Amino acid sequence: MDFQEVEKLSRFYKVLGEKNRLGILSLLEKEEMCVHQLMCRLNVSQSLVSHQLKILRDENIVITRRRGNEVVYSLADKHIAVLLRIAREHINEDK
Amino acid sequence: MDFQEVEKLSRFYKVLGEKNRLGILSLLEKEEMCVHQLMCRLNVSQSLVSHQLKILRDENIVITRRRGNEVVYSLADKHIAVLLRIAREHINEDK
DNA sequence: TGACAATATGAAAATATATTCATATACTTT
DNA sequence: AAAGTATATGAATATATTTTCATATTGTCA
Repeated sequence: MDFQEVEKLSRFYKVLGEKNRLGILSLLEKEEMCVHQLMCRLNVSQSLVSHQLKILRDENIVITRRRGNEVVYSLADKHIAVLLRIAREHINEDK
Repeated sequence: MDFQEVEKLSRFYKVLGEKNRLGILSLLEKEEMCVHQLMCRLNVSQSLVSHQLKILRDENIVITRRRGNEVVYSLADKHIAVLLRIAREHINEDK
């Protein structure tokens, strides 16, 4: 793994390493949701959700589509779900 | 994924989301190393490496053993290597 | 056991990130 | 096109993390 790859990969992990963002992903893992639903489920402000969603978008972890008045978010690809699952296995093992 | 699990998992990702720590892991992926080797390979101070190693130890991502005068670090389990590989696939896909 | 080498740690300083608040933008629907 | 709803964004503030510097600790080997 060269220097550039480490940079890029650590940026990716950093994005997952924040509880609100990961909370968003764990919700989107089950079904797509609009911003309003996310803020209700996570119990945080609209602004905060939007800011975090922007970070997830910028890293190509989520994608959006419009549904009437709302913007609906979903996971960008399969890898994300796989990563979440494997990392979960790890944390559930060491106890 | 419940609240507690999100907390725990995001803490885990946060640990991987820093380039020096991830650099350490990418080196240890190939072979175990002592602190001195790591600081040389990463070109950072001894203190910095030790601090980051502590964070990795606390999260059960690396383990240590003593070899004469040195402390040798290695990856704690298989999951870590798998996670690194899959995350790499992800970042290499979206371009 | 004493001196040395390697590593670890605490606290301060530097830097980065998350959160809030106010407001802008984008689209929809009438 | 105007009004309304949902979402996005910029800037300021609050908070957390990384890095350094000085020094402590731990184990080794003469």
